[in-house]
Amino acid sequence: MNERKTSRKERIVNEARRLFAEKGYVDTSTKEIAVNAGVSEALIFKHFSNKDALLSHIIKAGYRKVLNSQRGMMTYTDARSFLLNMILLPHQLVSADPLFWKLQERLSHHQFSKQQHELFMKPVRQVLEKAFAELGYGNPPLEAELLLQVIDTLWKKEASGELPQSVEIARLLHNKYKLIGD
Amino acid sequence: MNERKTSRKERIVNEARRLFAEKGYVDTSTKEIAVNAGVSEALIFKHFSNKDALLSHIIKAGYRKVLNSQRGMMTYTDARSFLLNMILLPHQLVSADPLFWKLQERLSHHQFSKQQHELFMKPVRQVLEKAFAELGYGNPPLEAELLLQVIDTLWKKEASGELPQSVEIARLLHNKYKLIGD
Amino acid sequence: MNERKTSRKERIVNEARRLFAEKGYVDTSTKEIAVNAGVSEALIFKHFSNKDALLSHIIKAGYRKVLNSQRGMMTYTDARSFLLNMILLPHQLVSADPLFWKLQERLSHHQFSKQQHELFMKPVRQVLEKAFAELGYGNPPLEAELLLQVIDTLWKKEASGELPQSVEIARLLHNKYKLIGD
Amino acid sequence: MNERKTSRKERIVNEARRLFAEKGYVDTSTKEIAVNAGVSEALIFKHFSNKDALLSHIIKAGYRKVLNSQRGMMTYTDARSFLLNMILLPHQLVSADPLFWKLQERLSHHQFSKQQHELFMKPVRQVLEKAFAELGYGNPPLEAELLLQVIDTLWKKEASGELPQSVEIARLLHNKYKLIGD
DNA sequence: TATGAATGAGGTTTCATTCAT
DNA sequence: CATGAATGAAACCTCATTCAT
Repeated sequence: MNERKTSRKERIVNEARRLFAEKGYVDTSTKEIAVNAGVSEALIFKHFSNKDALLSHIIKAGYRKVLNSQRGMMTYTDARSFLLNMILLPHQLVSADPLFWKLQERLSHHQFSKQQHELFMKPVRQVLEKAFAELGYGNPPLEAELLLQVIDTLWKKEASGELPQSVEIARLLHNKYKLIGD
Repeated sequence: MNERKTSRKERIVNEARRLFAEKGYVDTSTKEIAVNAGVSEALIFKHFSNKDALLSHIIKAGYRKVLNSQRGMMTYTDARSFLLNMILLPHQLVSADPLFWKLQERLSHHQFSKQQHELFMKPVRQVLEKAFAELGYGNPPLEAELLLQVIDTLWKKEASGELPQSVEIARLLHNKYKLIGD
Repeated sequence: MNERKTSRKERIVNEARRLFAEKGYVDTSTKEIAVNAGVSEALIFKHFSNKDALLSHIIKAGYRKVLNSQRGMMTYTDARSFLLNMILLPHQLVSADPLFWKLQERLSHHQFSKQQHELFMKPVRQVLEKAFAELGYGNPPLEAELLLQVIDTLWKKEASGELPQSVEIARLLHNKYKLIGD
Repeated sequence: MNERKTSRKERIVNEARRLFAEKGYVDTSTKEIAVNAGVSEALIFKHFSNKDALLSHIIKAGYRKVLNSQRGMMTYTDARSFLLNMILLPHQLVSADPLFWKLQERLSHHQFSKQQHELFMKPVRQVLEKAFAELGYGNPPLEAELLLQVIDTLWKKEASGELPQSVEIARLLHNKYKLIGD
């Protein structure tokens, strides 16, 4: 069984992920990744044609994993519970893979990262609008936009460790949206 | 009168501001700044000991200007109008100096920038808590935190040009906080 | 019968020949050869100790083939017909194996290539001198040298595709040497 | 008087010229040039945007110098003396700047080098054709082509030091073309 | 025979910064 | 105040070659 051994490629990816997340993409040299992964610098370029390709791989892999694990959350059963899910989403995501979301937060200006995130988020907006409409809100698109902004802030702050009260905030939010009997 | 002539130092600062904001700090070389400012690269280092010192100067100057122009907004008259002011703050700030806030948005991981921003924002949190308390909200600190997060998102998105509906969002927000009509 | 199947080694040699000829030795990487030959890069080094050894093999094989097929041309019957043969030689050679001579042309500074070519050409010079002597030319060694230079140019230019008039040139040459009609 | 001091830029160019000519462009590293010129590697890139730009500069400068010094030779007075001049040209050129022509000889596959050489040689062909026509040769264009080939060989061989008899060859040639009373 | 995984050495280029003038 | 000339350090990347399987 080769379960225990992390392949060199995996080690490269893991260290790159960590370093990119902690120090940023530009401030992490390929040399540094290599040393931390305990491999030669050249090996990085055998596995990934570019430093950029390595980053892209990490991003893609991250969203793939997220999509697999979040299928339940993203499905619509009824308006209230969908809103609730969306409010809980940031905490869920970041808990499941803190490093990845820390990385995402740092990549706010990276073309490919933004694009992948939008792809991931696009379906949410539409369903949010529908949910707000069903619940009789006056301006569903604008309500959706606002909530999306809030969600966006929440995962970013939580990922960067600057929001310890994230759970309380979520509770406050679903009070505001009257998502529970109260 | 030296009103007409921008000094070389000013030109350096202006171009650096612009380039840092548009392409990012690391992706802007001192050479590039010099060329755009029409001065020699060496002159940058006569005026600022470091590339980093140049950035710090820009940040400091930016907040100094902001503080001067926003004194009115930040003062507390009554709870409702303070909340209103805070909701309008992002749009106000970004309108007054779009480039600076775009720069700030890019610098979310720069030590000094964060620190200056916190300094600028610290008083707001306290007054917000007081306001929410006066208005009888259940958990004033948490309400303050949430609103601060929203404000934070708003100026960032607006500064990066990704939130055309900022005014509508603000209106929606002050409806939610019943700042009008009630 | 193993006629139909080109062995992996042959494929390596063939692709190397082609690539070296078309892009030059230094500008062709072993990786490139391997990919084009559809084999692993490592296999190249199982068959040839060096990239340089691979080149040497190609050169040696090339001259071996040339020697076999040109035996007729190089034999001396009489002075006139030998001169004629030499004048026709460049076109003959290049027609028989264009790629190889293109490669040779590119290798004008490669030690081993030069040496092999000289080995191949050395006998010619002596016979040429003899022929010019027989024909009563004033300075046979110099005449031989001049004709060798011309021959050298002709195959190089023809191999690199820069001399479409090669046949006419040959005709002109044997007129000059009065190899016909006179 | 700053006549005695070769500027660092000149030293870079000179060493590059020498090394490119002696070992070839690809086989000369910028580090090597820097060390030989006694400057930092970075300085090369302050003066020339590329390694390739450095080469181009050398080529351009070389032809500029050649053109200036060869104006006399290239002018047409009468057919015979023009032919004579052309036959002497290789020796003339190489004597005046051996290193440059050695370099040119090595660059036979370099795009820009070839182009510059063609530019330099283009006028010659036309005049050669005219000269051969005047002298009553049967096929002037072909005669011109042949002589150009010979000229091409001569400077290449002479530049690479492989043709000690160049002067004798030239004499032989102008006998053949009956450029002298005999 | 054949390969995938791995690497050391080296290549070109960029950058912030210094210094003599 | 202002610059042109210069550099050390480091960045990303390529290449021929080795080795265990």
